Amino acid sequence: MEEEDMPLFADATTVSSLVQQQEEIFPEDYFDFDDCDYDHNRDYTSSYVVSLDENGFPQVGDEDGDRHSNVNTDESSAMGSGEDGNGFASDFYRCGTDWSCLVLEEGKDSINAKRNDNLRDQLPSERKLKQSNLFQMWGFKRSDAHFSVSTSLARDFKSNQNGYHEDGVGEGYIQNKKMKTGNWGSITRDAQKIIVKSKPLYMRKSIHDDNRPSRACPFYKKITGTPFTVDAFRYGCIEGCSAYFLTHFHYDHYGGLSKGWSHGPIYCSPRTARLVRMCLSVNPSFIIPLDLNTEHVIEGVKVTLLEANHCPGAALIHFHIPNGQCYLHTGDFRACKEMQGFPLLISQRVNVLYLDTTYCDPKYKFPSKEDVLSYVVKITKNCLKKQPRTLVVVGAYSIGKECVYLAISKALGVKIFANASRRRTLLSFGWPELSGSLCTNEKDTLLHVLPISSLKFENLKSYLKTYHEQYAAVLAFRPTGWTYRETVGYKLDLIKPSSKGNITIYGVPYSEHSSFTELQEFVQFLRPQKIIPTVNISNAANREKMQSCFRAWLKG
DNA sequence: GCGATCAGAT
DNA sequence: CACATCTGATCGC
Repeated sequence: MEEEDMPLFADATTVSSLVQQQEEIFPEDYFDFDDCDYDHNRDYTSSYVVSLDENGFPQVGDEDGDRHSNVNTDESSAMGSGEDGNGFASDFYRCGTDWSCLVLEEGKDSINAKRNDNLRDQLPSERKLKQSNLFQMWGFKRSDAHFSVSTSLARDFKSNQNGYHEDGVGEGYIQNKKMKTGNWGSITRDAQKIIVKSKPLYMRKSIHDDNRPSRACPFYKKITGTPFTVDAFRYGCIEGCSAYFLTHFHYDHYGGLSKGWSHGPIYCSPRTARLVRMCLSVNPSFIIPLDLNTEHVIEGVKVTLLEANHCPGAALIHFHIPNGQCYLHTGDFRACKEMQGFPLLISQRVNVLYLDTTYCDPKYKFPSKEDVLSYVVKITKNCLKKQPRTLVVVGAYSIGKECVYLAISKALGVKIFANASRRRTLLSFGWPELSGSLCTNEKDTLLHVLPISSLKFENLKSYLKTYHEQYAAVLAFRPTGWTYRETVGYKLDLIKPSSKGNITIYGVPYSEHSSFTELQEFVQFLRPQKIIPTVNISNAANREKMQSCFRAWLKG
């Protein structure tokens, strides 16, 4: 009924003017590997830094990468507002001042240069770097009311005055009751509760920081030179954004999507599209599935989704914009050898790489998925030999880690039990091997999938109790890169499970993000001109560390 | 009562 | 730290 009234696309005037601006402006940001003239001792910030905070640039507390709900505000508060040059915004300015690599130049990139001869000829030979409009370009809003009053901005500003949106549309978290409780696997919970009183509303930070917009879309979620954003649903209507891309169906990426979504079309893989419709009840007319490995032209930009080797439906997004530039957004991914065979990544150089840097630290050199899977199978078999009456539990979030329980299922020839809600999700993948291995009755198999958060001794003890006639012990796996310990390294046999009575829990370094080594290989294969990290960026020291990694990888 | 939207916890 | 949520509180409708 309301479907017809809903605007599918953002205001066309805004979009075209923004695109035009972006064609004229080349922003500064991260280190340009082709122009190694960055001087660490020079103060690049002096001309801008004074106004940064006053202008509502994202502070550490606001601009949180993809997954930092707990934020470190020390940086800004202890060091004073921005004059130290340590805030996100000043770092943004400081880390390399030249985006000129985005202008096509003679001999700079032979592959792209050849392809783009025609386009390049149309470009003016000299481009002025305009900085005055950067605020607008990246979507940073001023906190005073001086900026122009388009409807959406006015609304954002109004609602941000007190940190809450007054129209209540479009910015919701996905936390309705149905999704929340036992959706993907339930476990009997003890009645014990620790009651923590929340601060009264009037004491909350967002209210006191009333002169600062609390949620502007951070620059690294915007694809420069396009009206596109990636995984940016928690910011309401983003000015100048007419296409919202979703890399995969994990909460920290789709957060903000709900059935009231009306800010623009959502582009994603067919699997992700199905989940967005099924689980979030987003109006289907906003959801546009794009087949993988297929070129789609969206607002003049060639867009191709590639397998990301993360969770089912996860995609890398490749953008080829009309001036010949190529950008790759990895979303969350685990880099692997097969990616070096993707024709799109071979045929053209990627100019800007938006990179999942979750484990971009030399300490994360964890084993391959395959090694972890054989290890899990080995442990399971040993355990069952010693105690045949063992219930095997694999922890998982919403989606992802399917291969862990599938490997056990295959090796032992047993079915997989997951509760109805998780089953529905898993069946939606259209993955025959997985679908065929599921069972509906929990008594029919010794292999169960539970929410990873429920893998605690107390929980598992009571879970085992409900099956006491069948089982005498529990063997549980929590498969996450986060369990990785340097002392273990590649030697999985050094893993020490934690045990309590007849409950044994193994933390296994099964990661769906790239290890440090895999990141390095991927970056060295791509040789991008610029890298914009998208994870672990709320801390200046971290950012600096990562950039120096990139520099080292791309030397020579 | 329910959805939206925070803060805080794991 | 935070892999990706999960939980509880409050407010508006």
